[in-house]
Amino acid sequence: MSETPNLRNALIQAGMDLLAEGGTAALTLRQAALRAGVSHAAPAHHFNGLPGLLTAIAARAFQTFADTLHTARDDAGQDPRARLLGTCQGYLSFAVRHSGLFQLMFVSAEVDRSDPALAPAALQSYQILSEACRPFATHADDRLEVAVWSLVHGYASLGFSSPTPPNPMRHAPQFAEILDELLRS
Amino acid sequence: MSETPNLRNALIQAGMDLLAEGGTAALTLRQAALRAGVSHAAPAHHFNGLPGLLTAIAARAFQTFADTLHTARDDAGQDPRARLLGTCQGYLSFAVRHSGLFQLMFVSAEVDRSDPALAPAALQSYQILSEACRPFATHADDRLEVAVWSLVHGYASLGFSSPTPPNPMRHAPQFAEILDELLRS
DNA sequence: AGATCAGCTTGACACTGTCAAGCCAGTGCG
DNA sequence: CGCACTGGCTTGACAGTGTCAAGCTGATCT
Repeated sequence: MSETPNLRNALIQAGMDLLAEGGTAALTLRQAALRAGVSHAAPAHHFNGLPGLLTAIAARAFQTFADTLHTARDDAGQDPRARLLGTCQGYLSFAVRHSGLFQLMFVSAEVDRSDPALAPAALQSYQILSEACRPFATHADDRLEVAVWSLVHGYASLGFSSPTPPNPMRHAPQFAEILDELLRS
Repeated sequence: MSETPNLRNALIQAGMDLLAEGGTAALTLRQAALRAGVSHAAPAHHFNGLPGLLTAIAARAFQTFADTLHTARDDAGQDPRARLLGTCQGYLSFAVRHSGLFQLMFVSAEVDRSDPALAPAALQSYQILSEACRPFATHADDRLEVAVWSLVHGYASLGFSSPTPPNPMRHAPQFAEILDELLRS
């Protein structure tokens, strides 16, 4: 939009802070504008309404998500199984530490999924996980990476929002054994 | 609250209709009251505000969810693997056909997870899935049922909200192969 | 120098959830 | 029988939200 969109970044940061502090309900256009020190209608000049701000925040969140996966994988060493497990634990760590962003990225209906800024970072995250799965693929199709992706995503989703008593996140290190259950092939 | 809480049921039904028609954003206390033919403040006498209505809807949704799993399992025949696959496909079917309820049940932060009406139906759903997993358990702990639960939940969640291009729901019957990948043990 | 225009402000509107007060029928008590 | 009472609902108000229209302002360009 402008050449030095300083306010745009400030609004995104304010929105992320609000989300981290008070959850989805606290993330509002007017509060973000207030934190950025501008009037309540200023965000309209940088985003397409509230969905636009949420989409921009989701896009940035996907970037830090990809970074989290990347470093978690590299910190796990060279063993393929350790790298895959490390990637998954980075996935889980992000979901726990940034649950508001996680929900925004994968669930919120107010995010414009067709925004062209969203796909690249999301695809990058997926590719990191996909590459970590490759050494274990036994079929030509991508069934294993979809399985791992579904497994870790479901485990993350149920971990901090499950209303049922047997919350898998209670005994968290169980995930390594669950992943083993899948990789035994 | 009252002896014949007719309005309470009417409000829950109106809320479910609104959710199915217009998504989470359309589910509002005033609209539900309007559909039920009462004034905008009437719901306050039957629910503890908007979170109360959402919680009541989630509780009812868990019941129909358990019914869906139950019939899907029984329709799948006697073979243990077919029964487990049938249960999972009931899980996926519910998530696709009632995505608004699915999100309310597992994600929404406005639902009061400590409500005593929520746990029974949720536990019932989990037990149906758990029993279908039992013939395949190879360890004393519950790692397999947590694995299956995470797998199907993640697959369902990513299937209709995934912003990444390789949407697993695009080639939907793949789930049977993914489940096989897990059960090979 | 004067016109242009992006970026922001101000003000208004409809809509939301929530609270306080009042109405009103049915119930139980004196 | 009469009367106070109470649960269920209405009415009205309030703060907060997103969004739009109009206007201001300062920098840039011709």
